[in-house]
Amino acid sequence: MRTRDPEKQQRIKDATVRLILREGIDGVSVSKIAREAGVSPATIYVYYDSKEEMLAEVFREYAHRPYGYLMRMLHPGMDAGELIEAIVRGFFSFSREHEEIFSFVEQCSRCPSLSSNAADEDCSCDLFDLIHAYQANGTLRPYSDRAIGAVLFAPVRLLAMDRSGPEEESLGELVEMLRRLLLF
Amino acid sequence: MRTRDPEKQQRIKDATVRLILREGIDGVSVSKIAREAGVSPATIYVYYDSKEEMLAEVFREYAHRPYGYLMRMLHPGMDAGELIEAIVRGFFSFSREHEEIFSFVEQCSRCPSLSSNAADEDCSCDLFDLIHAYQANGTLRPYSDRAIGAVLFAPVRLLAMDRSGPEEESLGELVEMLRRLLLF
Amino acid sequence: MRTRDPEKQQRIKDATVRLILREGIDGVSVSKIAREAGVSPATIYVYYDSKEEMLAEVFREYAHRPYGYLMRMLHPGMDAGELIEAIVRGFFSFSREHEEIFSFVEQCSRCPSLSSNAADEDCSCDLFDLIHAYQANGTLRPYSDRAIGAVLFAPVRLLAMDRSGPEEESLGELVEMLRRLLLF
Amino acid sequence: MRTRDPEKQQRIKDATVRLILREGIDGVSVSKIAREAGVSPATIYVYYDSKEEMLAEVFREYAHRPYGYLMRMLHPGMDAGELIEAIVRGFFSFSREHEEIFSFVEQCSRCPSLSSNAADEDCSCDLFDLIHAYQANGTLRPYSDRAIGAVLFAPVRLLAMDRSGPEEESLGELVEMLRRLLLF
DNA sequence: CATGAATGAGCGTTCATTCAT
DNA sequence: TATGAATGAACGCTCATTCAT
Repeated sequence: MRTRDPEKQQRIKDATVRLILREGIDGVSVSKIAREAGVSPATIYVYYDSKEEMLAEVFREYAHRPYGYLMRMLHPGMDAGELIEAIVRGFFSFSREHEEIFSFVEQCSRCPSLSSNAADEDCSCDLFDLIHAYQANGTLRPYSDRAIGAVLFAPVRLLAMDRSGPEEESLGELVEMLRRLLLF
Repeated sequence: MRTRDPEKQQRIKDATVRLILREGIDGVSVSKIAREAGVSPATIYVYYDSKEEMLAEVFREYAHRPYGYLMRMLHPGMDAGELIEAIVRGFFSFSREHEEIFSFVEQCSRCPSLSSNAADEDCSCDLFDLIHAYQANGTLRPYSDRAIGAVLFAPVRLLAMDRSGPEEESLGELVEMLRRLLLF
Repeated sequence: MRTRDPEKQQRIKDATVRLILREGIDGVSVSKIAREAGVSPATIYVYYDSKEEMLAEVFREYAHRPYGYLMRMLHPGMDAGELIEAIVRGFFSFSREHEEIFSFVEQCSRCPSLSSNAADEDCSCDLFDLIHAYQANGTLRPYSDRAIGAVLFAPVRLLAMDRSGPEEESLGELVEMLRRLLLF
Repeated sequence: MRTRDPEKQQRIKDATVRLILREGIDGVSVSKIAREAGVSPATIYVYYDSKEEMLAEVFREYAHRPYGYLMRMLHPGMDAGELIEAIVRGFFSFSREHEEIFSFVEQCSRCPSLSSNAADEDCSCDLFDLIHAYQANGTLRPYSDRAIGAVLFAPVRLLAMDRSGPEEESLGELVEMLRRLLLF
């Protein structure tokens, strides 16, 4: 008996994410994903019970990717201002370097059928541990996690989506704003 | 010759928006909309050329609703701090009072097939005229429209979507933050 | 009370015939015909009870057009050989000058739903009266009407449909053959 | 993995051809064909990419059937007169024995959407090789292929379609005519 | 495990026709 | 008479899923 082929499953995930960037969440179908992944539609059902479960699982896996990416850009020696800049710029560059994942997560997190969208926040706990440390040593203002998350991620996400206009300036401006807002 | 029934067209729009709240953009179909609106599927094609054109048209019409709603909550006598609070709280209460429209606009603006999402910003020009006035008289900091739009709307939008946790506190906190950020 | 507008009915017939040349009998629809004719779909039902009846009626009217065209090209002074040539060449040039009618009749006469295809022969009675006269005076061989009709019309119809290759030569050759076959 | 079932594909082809005899080219639909063939509409798309491609492919396959049938009725020892009789009577009896195929080919070859109607003639090349042989040994008049094809097939096709009247006599008469016309 | 075949249900759309004006 | 609105039914086709190999 052969065992599940992880490389094949990866191809399926990649195809899903790629396809949603190209055609939108309302344009994907199991057969299209299968074709894109180079497998048979039936194969997908070896790895997942249904299309919905599959999307949910892929979403669950990819939703926290931006945070993992972000964490790798941060290091303990940073001061609070550098932290903010790293988060904002890191999040933005993730959206450019991993366009398919960014678009996939954006679309799925608005989709009612993938209701477990709490995942979005779950995965950012490491990041918030870090933030709490800066708050504890008095270099970052003690706003709630929810509020900090909102101002730190939502605006840059909007900037990342709107591809018209000068990105660099806006990004710099946003960093300035968040510094003023969050630093003492 | 019968004449086109605006009330019927309105029922179609309402059904569309309601259905997208319930089933998501990937769960709507022309026949579902027709059933929800109490008309024949064919009738929809009396008013629109295709499903896609219809979604785009309804989107175009509803996308600026939040801003219209907002404008009605503002009045000239407000100081800059009141303005910010009114915008944040107004935007949030729109999302609660018009849940279907809010969800519809959120989902459509992420959907690649409805590409004319520039409309989103177009309609907020009146609001920015107002903001410019406050910037001119030196009570609002002179950040760019793009940056102000990002910090003013994106975070509250995120809060509106996440229905877990204490909304009132977060909202108040957000208002405080934006005051500190944007006022002199 | 206005009366039926013959000009409008004619536009409907023309549109039908034109459309069948362009899209084939399986590609016509009442609304397409209406659009082509510049009237409302409902108007067509003022003049005809159903699509099928309409096609049948238009077919009935156009089916004998080639023979009327032909009759106008013949005159009493012709000898039998000239008669044959006039018929063959006349039929062919009708197919070129009235391409839509020719195509319409060709397609309808093969269509089982327009069963009254006897009309095809009915209308050629004048022509056969003429042929009988030539047979009576011994310049045309006394074959049966059915056989003469078959060899006189079917081959040239085939030539008219096949638009590849040298038409003029084939036509001349066919005239020669039919002369040898039918003249004494 | 299940493998494609040729018997099932054959049932689809048969159903198509049978249905066109009954309802005409403008009366066939994918679901009717599927019902007639005893398969699901979706199954048809396992074997063909579209309805149009399917009709074209079935047409391509059946168009030369009459010629194959004919070829089997001819044998080298025949003299030219027997050849002509065999062709005429063979073609006619094909139209009676394979009514659906005959009707199908007749209707499809008039249909503009199935434009590759050159196939009709392509397949008769073996037959023309034979005819050339008789022309070479001086027992058949040296008319062009196109002209011979026209007088040999078109009239009998017309006779086959017109089911009123005495077929046997007309057929015999036609054989006599073509003998006189084509033999030396 | 992996597959292409097979399918009923549903898709977006157009049909022939009727209705109300 | 003439019309655009309205429609249930059907269109060609694709869907998510299961079956048989």
